[in-house]
Amino acid sequence: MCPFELYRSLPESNPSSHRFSPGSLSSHPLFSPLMHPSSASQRWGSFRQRQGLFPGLLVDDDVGEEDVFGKREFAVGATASSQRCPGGRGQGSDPEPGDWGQDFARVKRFRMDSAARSEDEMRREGKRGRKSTALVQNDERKGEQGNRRESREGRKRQRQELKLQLEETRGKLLELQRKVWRVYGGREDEKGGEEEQENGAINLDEVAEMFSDSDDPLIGSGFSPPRCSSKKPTETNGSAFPQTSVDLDLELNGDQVWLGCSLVRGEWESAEGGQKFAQALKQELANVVAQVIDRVVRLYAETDPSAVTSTAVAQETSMTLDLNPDRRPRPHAAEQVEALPLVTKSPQDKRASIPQSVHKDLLLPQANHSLAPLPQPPLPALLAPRSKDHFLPSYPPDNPVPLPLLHYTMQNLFTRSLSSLPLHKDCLSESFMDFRLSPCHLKKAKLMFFYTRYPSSSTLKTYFPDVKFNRCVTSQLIKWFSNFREFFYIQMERFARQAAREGLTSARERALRLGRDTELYRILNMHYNKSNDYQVPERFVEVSEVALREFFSAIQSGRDADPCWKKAIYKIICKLDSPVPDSFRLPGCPTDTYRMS
DNA sequence: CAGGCACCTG
DNA sequence: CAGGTGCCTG
Repeated sequence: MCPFELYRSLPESNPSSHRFSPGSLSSHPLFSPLMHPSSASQRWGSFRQRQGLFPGLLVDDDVGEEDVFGKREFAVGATASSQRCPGGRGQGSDPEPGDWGQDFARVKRFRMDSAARSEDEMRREGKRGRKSTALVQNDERKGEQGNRRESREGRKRQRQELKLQLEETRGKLLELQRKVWRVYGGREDEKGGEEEQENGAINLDEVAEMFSDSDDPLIGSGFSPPRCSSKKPTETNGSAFPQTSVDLDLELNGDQVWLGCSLVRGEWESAEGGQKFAQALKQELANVVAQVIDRVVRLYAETDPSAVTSTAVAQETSMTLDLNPDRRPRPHAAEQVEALPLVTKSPQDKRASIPQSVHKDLLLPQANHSLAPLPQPPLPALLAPRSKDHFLPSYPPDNPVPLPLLHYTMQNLFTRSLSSLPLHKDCLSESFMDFRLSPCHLKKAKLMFFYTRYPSSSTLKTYFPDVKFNRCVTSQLIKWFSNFREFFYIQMERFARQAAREGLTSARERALRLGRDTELYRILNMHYNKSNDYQVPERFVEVSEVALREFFSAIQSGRDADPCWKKAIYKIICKLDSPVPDSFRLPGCPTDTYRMS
């Protein structure tokens, strides 16, 4: 079972449903006038031209403002009236037909105010009294050419200001597009452009057309907005943000992005709008991703109705640890020289926000050795291809999406897919995981072997207070000591037979002594005290020598012919266990006071 | 060092 | 029957 399948199957998170499709363009009132293949480009071009934001394109300076901002305003507003937001968010379910017209009205107001300022100047010159703008225009039409020239010059100044504003706004827009580009990781869609269209993604050509109205006099004037690349994504140069073009095949839930961010139409054309744009984009991305994660988590919880096991919380803690960048990485190799103390996690570490049912039966891949070695790429690597393909984007470092949560979820999904294997649930618990990844406990167990060869389970529990014991952990620890004994007895038998081969009594006696300068001692020390940072207790040397001599005696007397000849020796050795120092009762690796001093 | 198995013991 | 142990194997 591929956990990622969920991202395809979830009805509400269906990536295609988040794409802009021609049929759903009306859901995206801000983008839609920019992207509608049949009308948006023309209307956008008309809009740009008529609203006066690009005054340099007004071929005829004498075009009446009433004509530009009055009569046509309604027409444009009526056009925009088809761009409704079905979700009923933000501006309401049925936005005013004149929403787009507000932008015209704003600009118109600005220009009217400017005209009024010109009027004030004229009034100061005593040329006329208090008059409305309409009267000013009316007077202009009456042929007062001097005033008209001033008015024209005033409008020129306004146009210059607007030009500057436009330049500034364009720069900010470009910056915003860069941000969008980065948010989407400079996505090079794995799918071809054709499939993009099939899925309802924005046709880049349409976007290009939108900005590149062939009959748009802006083109070539140096005032055209950033042009969208008409190239297919595969033709773009990797993730590099194009200098003046941008792919807008965003897979956003447009309703929420554009209607839930209190961004008024047309407002993005201002600097403040740009800031809002960026903020809204971040916020909505976070929300949408969080929703998808919640759905996936919920779906998993529903599909697995069994009760939450007691190990769930423990696993949760384990996962959280893995994902917390503030914590030291967990070594994978037991050969790590310096063991890391692994202390039982406090309840505060646990993330209560995650449904517990998700965490049961989870299995870290490395915990099951019967599995074929599964690659465990970094989680971003796991996410990246998916995010390119579907809904989840690649997250920049400053993305507000809580990455640990996401990683956590993905890790859960990933590991859960392995949990169908018949393993005891104890062995899936966090304590078992922690115990097996902890070289510290192994080291401690080996050092304990210097004192006790046959520790009881209760003894182990006493000396591993930082281990959450269950059946699996206990048997694991017991198994360790079984392996320690095995190695110990093998060496004893080996050196006993070697001594038995000695012809000379003196040499034999020498071989049966286990001084700290002997080969046998070196081997034992190397095995149980590899880092040699612990003083081998004298008692262990004595016990080892007893075992060596017992083996030698049995071999020498021929008792080794008995298949069970070792059992007698085991019986002797098991009685030679000595108390483990109290320092072993502390969590972590014991410190050697002898060597410390 | 771990897994699996058989065997023993309480 | 569960737990512990040893042996074999990888």
